[in-house]
Amino acid sequence: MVDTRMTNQRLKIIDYLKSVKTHPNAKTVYEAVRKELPAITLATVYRNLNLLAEQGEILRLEINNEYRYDGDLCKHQHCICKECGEIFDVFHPDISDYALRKIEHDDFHPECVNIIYGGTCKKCLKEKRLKKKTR
Amino acid sequence: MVDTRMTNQRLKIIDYLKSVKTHPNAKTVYEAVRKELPAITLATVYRNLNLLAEQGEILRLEINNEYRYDGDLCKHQHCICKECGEIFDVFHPDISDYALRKIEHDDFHPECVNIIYGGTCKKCLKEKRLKKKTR
DNA sequence: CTTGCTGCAAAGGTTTTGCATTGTT
DNA sequence: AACAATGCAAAACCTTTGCAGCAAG
Repeated sequence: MVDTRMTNQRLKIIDYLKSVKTHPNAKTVYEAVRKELPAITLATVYRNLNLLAEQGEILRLEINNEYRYDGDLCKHQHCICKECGEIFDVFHPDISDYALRKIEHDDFHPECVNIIYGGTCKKCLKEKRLKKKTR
Repeated sequence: MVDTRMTNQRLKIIDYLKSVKTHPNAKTVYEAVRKELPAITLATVYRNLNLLAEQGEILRLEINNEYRYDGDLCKHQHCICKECGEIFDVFHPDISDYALRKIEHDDFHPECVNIIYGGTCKKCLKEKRLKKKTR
């Protein structure tokens, strides 16, 4: 691996991502870290997020046409509500294991699986039912 | 469902997506359809792709920070090479079935699963091996 | 002291939107 | 005749990049 240095900016970005259970985009990470490091820029946040994702220290998801970052490296899956865009974690390591085991062939060498469910969350389901009644 | 009309533009976009086995982005769809409909605009292509994806006539993937479209509705998975960015199809309906069966609970109502593998393709694996030897 | 990292500013690329006009139904 | 859809142009966003100065090792 190439030589990297630990800067205050990088440290705070990691700390933040490991401390939250959400899946923030770069802007949100920026706003959060800026509270402690007012001089940090969005560009620096992006550069660090890319680097950390490449090194496997964090996960980078692609949701709603933007990158979302996840500090949780435990094998898990994501649910995305098609109504409100919210992201939820699901922990079923066996699903990822099953998926990985199934595609062992020589045309492609898989390293990881990203499993993303599309559907409707509890809150939006309730709202949908309400709308039906009032119609 | 809301009232929609079948236009020449929409028809050609659907035809194109159903005829290819690749996963083009909007620009590529635009370039292809433009050969038959020279006056069509990128905006129209985007509007139609969004509408078709919402109606479930096509799939919309998020890969390499852009939307990719897939006219194949058969249950399948995607492999993305981290080296060259190429996308490959894999057909293992049982993986999607397994994944969907596993998360039946009331907090989230899943409609579909997107399973995306990250790894290295055959071609890039060969190139990697060559690089190692010449080092 | 070397060179990786940052801040700043600008650019690049994808996707969306407002509006007058056209074309489906 | 309604109104969904289009073309055109502009805007909105997210993300990357060049460069000079700073700082980690």
